[in-house]
Amino acid sequence: MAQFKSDFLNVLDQRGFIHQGSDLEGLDALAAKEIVTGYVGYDATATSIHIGNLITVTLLYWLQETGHRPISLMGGGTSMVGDPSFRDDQRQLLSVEKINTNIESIKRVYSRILRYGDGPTDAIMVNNADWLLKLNYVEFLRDVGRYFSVNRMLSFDSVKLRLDREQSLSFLEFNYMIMQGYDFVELNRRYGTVLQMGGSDQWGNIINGVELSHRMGGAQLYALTTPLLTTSSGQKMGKTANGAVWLNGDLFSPYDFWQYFRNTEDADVEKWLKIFTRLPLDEIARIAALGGSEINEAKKILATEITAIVHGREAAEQAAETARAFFESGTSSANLPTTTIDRGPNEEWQLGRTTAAIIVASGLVSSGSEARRKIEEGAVRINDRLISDPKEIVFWQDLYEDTGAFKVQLGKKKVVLVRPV
RNA sequence: GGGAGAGUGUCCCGAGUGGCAAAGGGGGCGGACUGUAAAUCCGCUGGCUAAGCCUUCGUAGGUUCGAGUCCUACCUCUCCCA
Repeated sequence: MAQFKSDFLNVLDQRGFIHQGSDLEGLDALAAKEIVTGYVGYDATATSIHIGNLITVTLLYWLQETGHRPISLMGGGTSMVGDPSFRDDQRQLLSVEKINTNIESIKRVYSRILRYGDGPTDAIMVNNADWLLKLNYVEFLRDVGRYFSVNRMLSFDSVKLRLDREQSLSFLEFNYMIMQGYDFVELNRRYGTVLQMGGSDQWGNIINGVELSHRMGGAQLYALTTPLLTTSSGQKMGKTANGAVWLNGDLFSPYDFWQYFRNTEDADVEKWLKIFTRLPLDEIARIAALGGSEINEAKKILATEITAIVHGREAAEQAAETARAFFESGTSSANLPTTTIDRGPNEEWQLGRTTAAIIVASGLVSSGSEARRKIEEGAVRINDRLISDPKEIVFWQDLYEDTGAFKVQLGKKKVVLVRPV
């Protein structure tokens, strides 16, 4: 692709952030001569954002880093409606209280990555509930609704899935794209925002804002989307057995987070290094070129760098060290994820608990049946001993002395310390 | 308001019209091979005090020795007509 004039687009281009953009040349020219204010909107549907969102937060990081002003928009208003894009079912309606708690919880991650403040390129955080909840229905329809064509809205890919499956698309949800379009216009009025960015699934929603501004006689706005994160084998990124890879440590521990990236497929290492880390491109090129098993070194760097960005350098180093101890030295560190097991008041629990009970307590399986199955499959080790009987009693006196806990392993990679209380 | 259809193992898709813990995929998990990779092969994928018992096919009733399957009502959705 041709070289851009602005640092901003050059960085994004070289690192593989650009999937689609409206009038990239115009945006480039603008970014080359003045400070551009750009934003990304985030749902408040959970208490944390996940890996899929991290790519756009990083986008905001680079926006700021190249001399512009990022806005992180909390969807306090739009989350009341629920984005139907590429979903085949209706979202559950969230209460106002829930949305607000979610926003409070989500905020923490951003301040680690972006620099907030009052300066010209300091990031600001806004909530679209501030204007969306005050709208007057008829007024809004007349001022904004008149510019939306239902015919055109129905033609968007984002709602096709729903329509093709003959699933209901409620009028409530149908309004989501109108609200998001209006957000863009409103942010332009309030903060001179001219750029909205997001994942490729947001293209339709973003373009709606660009066109709305145009039709309302407002400023020229720009859209930019990032590629959808998929692994080379075609799977959606960020999903594990337990759900999404959350950025908040209480939902997904730094150790597990580090492990998630340590297990990156070979083919994805360079792509992830460019997108998620801040390492210089020439260094990325060097470590990504490592062949064969040496690529594992690159994966460790990748895991540590991303974990440092999200959880802090110290937590990242600790996760790396914990993993090194477990995988390379075979020792168990007290920093491994830990759960507890009740010693219990019962007489029969005086001496210990069954292997099955301990595995369940580790959280590695969700039921006694699953624990039995895993034992039969030869997948379980307690204190480094292969377990074959789910009814066998493990005695309290067999605790590992250094950690004061049982070391429970499921498979080759998952390990949890279970501490009696 | 009238007519025609749909809702299956709480990850998804999807067979099943009286004997069903319910075919087959995908995904996920475990094992083998490796490098904590990919690909490939094999196994597992409702719960429990476990050769037994309990719960599950939109919801609630009913028929039957026995219901995902038949009947009734209701809910949700889709399409056509008004």
